[in-house]
Amino acid sequence: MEQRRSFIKELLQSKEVDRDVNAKGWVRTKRGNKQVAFVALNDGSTIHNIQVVIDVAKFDENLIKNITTGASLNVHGTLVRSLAQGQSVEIQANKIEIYGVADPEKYPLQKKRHSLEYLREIAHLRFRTNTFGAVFRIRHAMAFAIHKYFNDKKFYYLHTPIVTGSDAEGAGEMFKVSTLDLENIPKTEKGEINYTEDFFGKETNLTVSGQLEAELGATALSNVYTFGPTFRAENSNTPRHLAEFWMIEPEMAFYDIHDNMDLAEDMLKYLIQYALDNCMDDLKFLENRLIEEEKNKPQNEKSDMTLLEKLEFILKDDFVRLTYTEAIDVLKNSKPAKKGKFQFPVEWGIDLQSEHERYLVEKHFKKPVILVDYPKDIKAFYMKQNDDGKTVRAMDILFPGIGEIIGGSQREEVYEKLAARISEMGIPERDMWWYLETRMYGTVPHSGFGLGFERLILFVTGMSNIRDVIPFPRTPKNAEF
RNA sequence: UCCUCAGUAGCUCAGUUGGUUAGAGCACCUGACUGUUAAUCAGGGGGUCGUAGGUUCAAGUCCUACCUGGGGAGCCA
Repeated sequence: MEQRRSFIKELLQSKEVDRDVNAKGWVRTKRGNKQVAFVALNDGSTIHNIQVVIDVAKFDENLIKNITTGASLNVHGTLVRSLAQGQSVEIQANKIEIYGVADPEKYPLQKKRHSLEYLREIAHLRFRTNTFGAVFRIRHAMAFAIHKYFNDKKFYYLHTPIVTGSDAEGAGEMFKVSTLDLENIPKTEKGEINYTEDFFGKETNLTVSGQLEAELGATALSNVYTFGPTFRAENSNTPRHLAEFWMIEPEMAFYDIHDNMDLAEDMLKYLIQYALDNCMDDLKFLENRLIEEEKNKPQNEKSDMTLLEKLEFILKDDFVRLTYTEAIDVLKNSKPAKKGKFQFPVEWGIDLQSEHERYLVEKHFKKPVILVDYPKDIKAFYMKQNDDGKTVRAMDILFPGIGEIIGGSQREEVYEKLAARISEMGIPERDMWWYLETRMYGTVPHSGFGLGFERLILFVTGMSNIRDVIPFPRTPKNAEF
């Protein structure tokens, strides 16, 4: 009877040798001589390859010739203890079938290391590299852990709409959704676009946040979270921004800002612990990769911690919590401020710049920082207004190297205050009637936050460009694949 | 969008004050080698120097515009 296919991960861990096995996967390298060939085979189940040993005399010459880097194989053989160092077990091949060859003169991936920029241009094949295999296995583990975390905490996963009719979030430029003929757009008598003829009969956009809808769910289900794609049509060209990214947005009834911060910190620590418990092989590979990369860097650019040390470090202590006002004081009394080193001067009321956030997180506190109680003028309309009349119950969590990883707030639950803020900020009330009604009927104090999924993955993997932690990045002028 | 650096072989890069036939490592192909680990050793093929224009007797090298990519900034997650 035909042996059933095993994942390479299981074979490598197997203590049971001298048995028939079947492995399927893609060739990473082939080495050898006239008598014996060694093929490193990978099937994505683990970063490690299994070594397939081929007694050349037993196989067709053409078959051996066609086993090149990138080719896909079906290997039947005996799992045996390895005679050489480097691996504990290997497959002594009895039968090999080539599913698909990979012309070695054209195959874009080599056994040697490629730059991440080059691999980005061949995103359809970059999964086949060690680095991206590790990154996307970790990405999966983090997505799974998020659902597990919230499920264990009795949160409900709520699917908020991708297409939205309101443009009130103010979270950035939106992508328009329309079936109107762009060559012949229907106009009203006033000469404006006639959206009543459009698919939804009104102007619609891709979502920039599921928060407002999640709030609606929380006012009945208590604790909900969303986890879905989010779209921002900003012309952002940085290693931290995408036009299409994934966001986790929990929303909790009866949570104040402190409960909110507790949850956010607990969740981040849970996720990092989950990665350490479940992705050690991949993390170790990425750590070594970073160490290799840093060898070529000047001393002052080298990080003082390895990837694993960085992850452990986050778990060790409580995050630092302080108010925006306290943070401004820290910054004003800082060395760079006194020496005039900040490009943007520090003054109460400003939005903190990257350089300020970096100073707080990387120089002053040297650990994650949660800032609360921001000036209301630099924050969104829905945030809970403090009694001082100047600040709102907003919180941002800042991570070393990443910057803002979470942004959230307690929400304004008092109808009059919320309505006043909406009109103050010039948001059309007709778009917000449903949101306001939750404050009219059985309103409750509630809170929530948004976690940028890719920014979490950046931190956990130690990668430095957000385009390398999402399979198919969408950025200005780039929607290939 | 702004600032800045870069674009030379399949990949990573070198190429002097402008000067004759543009180089290296790796990859690939051929050969050698009875257990390799980024295998090793010998040989071979491979280039519209990002694109378009300009300066010059002469441009990979200088100038202009555009395209693409990296880093920084803004917007944010």
